[in-house]
Amino acid sequence: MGISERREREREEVRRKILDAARDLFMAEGYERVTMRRIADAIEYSATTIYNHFKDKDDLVNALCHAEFSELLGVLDLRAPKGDPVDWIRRIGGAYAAFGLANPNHYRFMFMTQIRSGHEVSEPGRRSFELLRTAVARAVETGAFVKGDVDTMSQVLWASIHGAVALLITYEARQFPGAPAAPDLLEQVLENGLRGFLKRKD
Amino acid sequence: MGISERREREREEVRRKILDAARDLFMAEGYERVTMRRIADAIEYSATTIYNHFKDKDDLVNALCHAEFSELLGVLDLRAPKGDPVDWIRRIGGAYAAFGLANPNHYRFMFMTQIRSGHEVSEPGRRSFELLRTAVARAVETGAFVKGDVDTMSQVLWASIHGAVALLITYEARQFPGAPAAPDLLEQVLENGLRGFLKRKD
DNA sequence: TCATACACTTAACGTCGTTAATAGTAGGAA
DNA sequence: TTCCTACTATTAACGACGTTAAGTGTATGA
Repeated sequence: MGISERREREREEVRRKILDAARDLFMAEGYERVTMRRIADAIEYSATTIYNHFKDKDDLVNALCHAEFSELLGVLDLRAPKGDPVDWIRRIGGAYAAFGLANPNHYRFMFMTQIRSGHEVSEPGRRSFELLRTAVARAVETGAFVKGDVDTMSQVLWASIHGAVALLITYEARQFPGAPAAPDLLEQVLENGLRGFLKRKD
Repeated sequence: MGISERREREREEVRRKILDAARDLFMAEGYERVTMRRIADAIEYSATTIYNHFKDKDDLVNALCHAEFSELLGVLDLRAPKGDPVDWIRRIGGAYAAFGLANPNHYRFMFMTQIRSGHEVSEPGRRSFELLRTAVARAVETGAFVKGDVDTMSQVLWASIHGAVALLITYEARQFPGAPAAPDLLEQVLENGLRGFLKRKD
């Protein structure tokens, strides 16, 4: 009864082709420029075939971003907890921001686009936040951070980093209002956010 | 020779109608849902008439946002410099964030959408950053803030506030990854950003 | 009285996401 | 072998979009 397995494999193969073609277009040109017809052209299928594998365009792009962001999560989970929890937060924030800068279209779709009603917030998004939350909790436990609501503190740090990433992928350095973006803006934002929570050493 | 003046007035009148109708749709339903045809229907003109007054859809929405954000700037400029510069920053940040929450579609278009190449960054955007920059410079001068690059410090504060606003208008409170958004997230982000720059009082 | 300038309209083009109807094909049952 | 069933993929089309081309009508100034 290997037939249904082969069928499944063939189906997966087409799905993979669609995702690969879509990802190429998406990374190079962004959400609006990825069209069902262009994807279809690239893989030499008709556009309607895509609907055999994905509910609609959003579903396809969602699958795309989910897969990519999950890879980041894998990386994050590996270099885990031991040592200074504040350094751990630095690594999480740095990796998160690096993902955003390297994949601006993914980042934009996942974190800067309103969730269509009915859709849940993405699982990887939730998991990455929980990772940060764990690190912040550790920093509070060890006394590196002042006492405070861990959820709120995590959100504050996340919002700060998110703001820097969002600005950097929205404006080119020279387009920044007022002055070109500081080359180390990300690091500065992260450090300033941490500094606000660090317990004074004296 | 009042004729050309009257003509000009009539022209302005139509332009104003277009902007009003577009703003209603834009505020209620966002960029993509504002269509040239719906605007035209609302004011009982044909869609092509809009092109007599605006180069294209982007030009129209730009004019829209520019006008609205300029009002915020007016408010900001009034309650100006005297007193604690850190409090001044608080007021600027608070007003900026309030504008974003009250006008999420404006905010999204102005600060979360890539600038079409050729377009400049908006004048009001630049002016509001420079206002913040002035306040930060004052805080450094008076010794409330630690010494540092004023441009970078301003960008750090801007990025932090922007991140909070962006998250709040992208996710509903209950959609926040991990935990519902803290009700005072904006204030917490701003205060934490300031705390990172405050000179220790001892 | 006529030509010009201008606001405005209708019709159309090319694009998009998406759906309906249909064809083709491979597998299992008789 | 012959027929039915499932399923994949295709063609054609729908309605909507931003935008442009071509043409109409009207008030102005000569």
